[in-house]
Amino acid sequence: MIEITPPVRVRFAPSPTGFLHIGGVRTALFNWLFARHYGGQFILRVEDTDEKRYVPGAAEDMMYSLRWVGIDWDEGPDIGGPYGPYVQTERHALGIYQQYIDQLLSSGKAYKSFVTEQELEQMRADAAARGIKSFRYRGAERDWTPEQVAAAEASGRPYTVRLKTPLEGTTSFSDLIRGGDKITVNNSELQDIVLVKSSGMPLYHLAHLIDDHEMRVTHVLRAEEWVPSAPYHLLLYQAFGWTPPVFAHVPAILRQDGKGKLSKRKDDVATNRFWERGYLPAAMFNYLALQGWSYDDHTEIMSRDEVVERFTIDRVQPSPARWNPDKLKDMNGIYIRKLSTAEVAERIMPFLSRATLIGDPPSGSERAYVERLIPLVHERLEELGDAPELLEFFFRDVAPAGGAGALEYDLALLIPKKMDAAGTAAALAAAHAVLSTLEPWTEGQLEETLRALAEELELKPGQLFGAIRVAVTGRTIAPPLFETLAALGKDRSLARIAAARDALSV
RNA sequence: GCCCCCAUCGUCUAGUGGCCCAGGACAACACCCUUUCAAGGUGUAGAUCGCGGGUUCGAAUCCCGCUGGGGGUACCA
Repeated sequence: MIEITPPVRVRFAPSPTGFLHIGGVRTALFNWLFARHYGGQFILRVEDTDEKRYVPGAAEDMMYSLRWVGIDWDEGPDIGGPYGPYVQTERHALGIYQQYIDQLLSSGKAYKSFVTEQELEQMRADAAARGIKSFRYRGAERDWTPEQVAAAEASGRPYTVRLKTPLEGTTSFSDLIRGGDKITVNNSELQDIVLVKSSGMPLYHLAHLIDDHEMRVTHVLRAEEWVPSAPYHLLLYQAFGWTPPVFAHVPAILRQDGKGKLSKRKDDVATNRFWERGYLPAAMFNYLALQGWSYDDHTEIMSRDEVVERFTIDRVQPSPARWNPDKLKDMNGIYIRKLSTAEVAERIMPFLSRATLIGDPPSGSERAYVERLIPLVHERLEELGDAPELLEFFFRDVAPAGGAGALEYDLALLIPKKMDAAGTAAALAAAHAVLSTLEPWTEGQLEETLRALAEELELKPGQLFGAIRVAVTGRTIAPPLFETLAALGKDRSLARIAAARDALSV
């Protein structure tokens, strides 16, 4: 059992380079869960030190995604907090990082490096040409005298600030998730990483660490791809004389085919794609919580509060999970089925509006009609976005191919197994006749009448009902027939049956 | 190449030395229910716990090696 001692302050610090994919949401979620379970604070910070990859609006988009799954923050760019600002470029503009850079430089823990990117590139190429396996840059400037540095600076040459990493010895750190032994690397494997670009902008390694320190972050839960750079961070904490936070590297979420981690380009995993398709936040929350964490050997469906109560870091496992959209979809279906009719109607309306099946906003009668239709499709929905397709025939005309309907269907679909066109036409004619005098037009009456008719015609119920289903919906797979007829109304039902009968009779 | 991390059914996982010839869920398949499709119910199949060595009376569980997968190796994060 891992003891977590308060205070607990964690953060999620995305880089605004595009949309947030579900892997990022999962990392954020574990941080949030950790903070909520152990009674700490969850901080959101924007790490936008990479000017080249910066995408305007991405930070806002990410915040929207986070809130959508139900992750809120105690301190952040939009709400502020005691250690703001929470955007790195703003902090840089305020000069927050400079004093720390000076401190590193004057204590000899870092040095100014005057090699250019081009020179570096050349050195790498040369090294590769000579068959050198790994190129680790440690500049000659690390041993320069103050005079040499001053001279280079006086000539106006741009420089970066690099960490002066030890040549010998080892650096190690422990990890809450990768328990057991510490992770240790030989310092000889390290290189003098760049801390500050020639533009004066600090890089992630430096900026995040200063921010974490100033923001009193106690536990760093981040994706496992950061494990290799953790030694640099340890060295930096040592250089500053600060106590490092506790680390916990959460497992990655791999692509569905297992070939590599999720990629924004290759995989359809942008968080917004999920609300666009009609996923419920609760389902996404529940699914993501189970990617790398579990409660026991059988509990899967859990509310937000239950997960918060049960989430402990020792049940987070170190091995990577694989993106499994089928499982998410199944869970989404479970959560949709838990919703009331009114709730489903409310959530489905925007999809129907977008498909121009109803107005935007819907009229009062449209709203009422949609609510009337929900029970027919409620348990058949796995994605709310499927609703327009499932309900389309209630809003558009349906007719056999060649007819006048907006939704046309193949005549052959009309003919049930072991029947022919003439027989089907006769059955539909009989159905039309008996239904045209039916009062009241209710589900119960419809069922009673049509069952009696099937018996009278010596047809199996499925044969008769199948033909009527296609006539009325234009498809073989549809909601239950009697409910459909009742919801569609007498006039429209009869007109469609007549059209089918006539088409088959020609 | 080098460094680091990881390793239980196709997938997500339970399992921390005997309760496991390995449990649950998704997916698959079959049957039941049934007017189609779902939902629901029942069941089947699917993992010699990656491989090989140890330690132990006893190992999926501990140790070592190998293999495989992933990640890192930027003036990206």
